[in-house]
Amino acid sequence: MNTARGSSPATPSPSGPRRTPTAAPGAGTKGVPRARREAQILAAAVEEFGRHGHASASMASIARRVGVTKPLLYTYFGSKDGLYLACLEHIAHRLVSAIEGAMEPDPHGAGPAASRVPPRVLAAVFDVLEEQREAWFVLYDRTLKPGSDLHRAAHAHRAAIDGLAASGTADVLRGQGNQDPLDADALKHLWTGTVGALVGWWISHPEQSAAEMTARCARLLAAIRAPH
Amino acid sequence: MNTARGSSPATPSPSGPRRTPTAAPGAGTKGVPRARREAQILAAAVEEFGRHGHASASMASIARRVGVTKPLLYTYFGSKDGLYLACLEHIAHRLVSAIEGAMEPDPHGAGPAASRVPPRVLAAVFDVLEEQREAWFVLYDRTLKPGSDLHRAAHAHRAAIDGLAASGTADVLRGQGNQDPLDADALKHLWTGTVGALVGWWISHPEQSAAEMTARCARLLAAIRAPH
DNA sequence: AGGGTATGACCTTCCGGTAATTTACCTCTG
DNA sequence: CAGAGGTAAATTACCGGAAGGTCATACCCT
Repeated sequence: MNTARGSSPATPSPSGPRRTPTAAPGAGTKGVPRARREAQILAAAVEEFGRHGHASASMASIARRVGVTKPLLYTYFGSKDGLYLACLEHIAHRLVSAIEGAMEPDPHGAGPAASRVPPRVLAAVFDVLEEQREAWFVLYDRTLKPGSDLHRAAHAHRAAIDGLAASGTADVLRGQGNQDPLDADALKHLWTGTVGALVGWWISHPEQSAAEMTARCARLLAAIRAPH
Repeated sequence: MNTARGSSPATPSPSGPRRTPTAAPGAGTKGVPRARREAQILAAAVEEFGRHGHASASMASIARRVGVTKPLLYTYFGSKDGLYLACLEHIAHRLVSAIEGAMEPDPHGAGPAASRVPPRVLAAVFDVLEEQREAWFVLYDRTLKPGSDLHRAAHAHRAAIDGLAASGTADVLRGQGNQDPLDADALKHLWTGTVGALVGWWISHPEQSAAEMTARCARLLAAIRAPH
């Protein structure tokens, strides 16, 4: 998988199969710097957690994917929950930044027209998720046990995104004279669920680029809103 | 827990030798009749599988919920996968019947106006799920390993519902002159994902009745479609 | 006695987590 | 410039517990 090495300027000579006598085969010889390994592990963990959910994901499987062994994950991230939290923060931060950028891109003058916001947000999300589409479902992991620390943490990180969604969806209802707070909450949930559904479709169509997804979703949103 | 014999918690006849005589065909055994037990187990399993996903759900937990022990589940359903498949068929059958009923209720004359179909379908789904809201996520379990028998089975059962969704969404796009089959597939997925998102919100608001959900969703769908 | 209902004890496998150890590199001395 | 020593990077081997699954057995009614 990862044959890449050569972190330091002095790359170990790849000349021959020089192996030490009496030693375990290839123990401690990788020498990948910690920062790079952590990034690799994080990427593998995001994919694994996103695909199977926290409970079903296995540390050994993540380690195998990276090409290392379990104890390394524990020395770097402490525990399974620690690794999960790291994934959570990583992906939440990237998504929040991207969505914030998509919702207020025009500091001079009024913000973008309300009806243009959803496609912009989708474009931003797809751009962030292009190389890690499963990441969305790390944040929106339905299998976390309610009441657990992990559930609270995921909920807290979702709240940032949900807040942005709420500020966008509230206008829609206000324009209708609807002030029911439960309607607003449900519509917010509906929006994030819609994004999740679209990401789910994207995962099952890997050949689609982020740009293609953005264009397709613009068509679909328009079609839904058109009278028929 | 139940160390000694101890009648099961739900045994309905603690008052003397009052046993149902010849009441049911083949009845008369000491414990709960098999059909009733199977129904209890199925209900508990649907909730457990729906809440945690197939992999994270535990047989022992389901058994504990019913008030029996693990071997009984295996006697009646063979294996964890067998129980899961039984849940799948149970819920899929009920949902398909209900949705079919909602989509062609008027055999004489044309079908219901296209714009009235989604609320009707939602009403039917909410009615089926009223007492088992988690059941939706047994069918739409994202954590099933792709390529496994379970994944294929769930996909096959979903296909029935997805087919109904497709027949409803295809009209929307045709009305726009859009004939892209991928757009149609994505819109179908978007619709089922929307239903899932609404069910997810419903689960987090247990006090809401199916009728209230139906009314709320009608408001929300109208709000989305209105110009703003 | 016989048959449907139900259980306790047990087996194997996998998973999260830890301890001890090995390898490779860098640097500081003499 | 050689070797001593420190340190970062990784490994093998192992443990306790939980989960899927099985077997022989007990209960209770007809």
